[in-house]
Amino acid sequence: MGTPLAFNLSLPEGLPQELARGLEEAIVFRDLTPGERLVEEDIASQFDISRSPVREAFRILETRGLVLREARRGSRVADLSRRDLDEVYACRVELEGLAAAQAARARTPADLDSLDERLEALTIARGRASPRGFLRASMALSRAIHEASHNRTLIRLLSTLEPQAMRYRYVAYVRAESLMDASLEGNGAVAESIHTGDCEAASAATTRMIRNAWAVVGRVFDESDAAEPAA
Amino acid sequence: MGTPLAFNLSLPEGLPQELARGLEEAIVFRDLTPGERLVEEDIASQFDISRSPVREAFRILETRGLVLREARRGSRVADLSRRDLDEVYACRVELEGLAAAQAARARTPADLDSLDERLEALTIARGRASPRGFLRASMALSRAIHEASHNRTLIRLLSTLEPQAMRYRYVAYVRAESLMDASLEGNGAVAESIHTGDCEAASAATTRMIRNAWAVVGRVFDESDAAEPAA
DNA sequence: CTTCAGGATATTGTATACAATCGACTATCG
DNA sequence: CGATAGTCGATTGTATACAATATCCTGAAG
Repeated sequence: MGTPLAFNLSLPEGLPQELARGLEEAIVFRDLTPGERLVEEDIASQFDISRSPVREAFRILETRGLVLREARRGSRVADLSRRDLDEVYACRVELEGLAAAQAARARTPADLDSLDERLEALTIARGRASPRGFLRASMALSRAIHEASHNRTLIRLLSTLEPQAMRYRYVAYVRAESLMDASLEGNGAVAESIHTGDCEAASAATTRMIRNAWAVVGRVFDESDAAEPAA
Repeated sequence: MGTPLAFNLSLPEGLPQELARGLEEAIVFRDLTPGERLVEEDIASQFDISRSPVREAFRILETRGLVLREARRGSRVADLSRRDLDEVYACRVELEGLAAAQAARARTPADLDSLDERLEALTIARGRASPRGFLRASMALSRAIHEASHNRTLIRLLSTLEPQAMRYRYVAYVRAESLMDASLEGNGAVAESIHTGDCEAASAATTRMIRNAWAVVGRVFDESDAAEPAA
C-alpha cells in the first residue's frame, strides 16, 4: 500500500480535477516518490470515493507527464532523470518565450494587475524562504503570464508542461535556496517587458531566464541523487 | 442522435485509444462537424460498448483540442476559427522547429529509413491527389520527424497539437490542392537537413515551411465559411 | 404577449459489479 | 537443484446501476 496522502478534497472544479491537483502537489513536493505505484483502489478508499474519479485523475496526470500508465500494468509516478529534465527545459524555452512575447502584445490592464499582484506575492514568498511556498507563488505568476498571452492553445500546452518542470525546480530550490533569487529577478525583468509591451524584450528576457535556470537546475540535479535509482 | 460514424474498432492499443483515433479522423475530415454535440450514450450504442471507454476517448480528444467538455453540459466538437488557427500555428512554428533541430542531432539510421519511407509514401499520395490520403501520409511523416528527435516530452506536446492543425490543413487542401505541392517540397527540404545533420538548417527549413503554410492556410480559411457560423 | 415558476427529460457524474489479464508463487518433472 | 507449467491473487478494463443536475417544455400570472 502506498504513501498516505494528506490533502482534502473540496469540489469547485469537479472531483477528478481536485484530486489531480492534490496528487500533483504530492508528486511535485515528493510526498509521492518517483517510481511509486499508484493503485486506483487504494487512492479511492483513502478519500472514500470510487475508482471512477480516480481513474480520470490519473489520466489528467498522465497528460502532464507526472504519471505513467501502462495497459493493465497499472500506474506509477514518473521517474526523474537528467534526460527528462533536458527535454522539458528545451520545450519550455520555446513555449515560455512565445508566451511572454504574445503576452507583451495582447495583455489587458486586468492582466497587468494580476501580474503585479502575483509578482508581489512572489517577493513576499521569497522572504519566507520556503521552497514550497515560493514555487507555488512562482507557478501562479507563470500562469498569469500565460493567460496574458490570450492564446488558449499555448495555455493548454504549457499547463501540461509546467508541472513536470516544477518537480525539478523543487529539487533545485531545496538544495540551493539562492536559486529563488535568480528566479525572482528574472521574473521581474519579464514582467517589466510585458508592461512595456516590448515583445522582443519579453521573449529575450524569458529565454535568458529559463536557459539560465536550465543550467543551474541541471547541475544541482546531477549532484543530487534525486533520480532515485531503481529499487 | 448525432452523425452516424463509419469506422470499425480493432483493439491493438486499447478500446479508448482506438475509438479516439476513429473520432479524431471523423473530426479532422469533417464527418463530425464543428459544434456538433457528442453524447456518450449515442457513441457507445453505435459501437456496442459501454460509456466507460467512450468517456476516456472524449478525454483524450479534449487534450488534443478537438473536443470541448463542459461539466455536466456535455461534449461537442471544437469550433474552427481564425483565432484558433493562429494560436495553433504560432505554437507549431516553435515546436516543429525544435523537433526538426533535435531530430537532425539525435536521429539514428533507423530514423532516417523511416523518414525516407514516409517521404516516399507522401510523394505517392500526392500523385493520387486525394487531400485525405495526402494528409494521412503527411501526418505519418511528421510523426517520424518527431520521433527522430528522441524527445519524449516534445513528442507528447506535439501529439496534442498536431491533430488540431490537421483540421485546418484539411480545409485548405480541399479548396486549394496545389497547397500539397508546397508541403511536399517543404518536407523534402526538412528531411534533407535532418539527413545532413544540420540542426540550424533543419530548424530554418521547418519554420519557413510552417510560416508559409500558416499564411496560405489562413487566407484560404478566411475565404471559406469553414468556421460554421453558429446554428 | 412576455415572463417566470415548476416539473419532466435528457445527459453527465459517481458508484458498484463483473470480466480479463498480468505477475508471482508453487509444485512437479527432468 | 533448476526449469517450467499451472494456479491464485491483485489490479486494471469494461459494463451497468444509480444519483445529481442542466435544459427544455408547459402553463399560469402579470
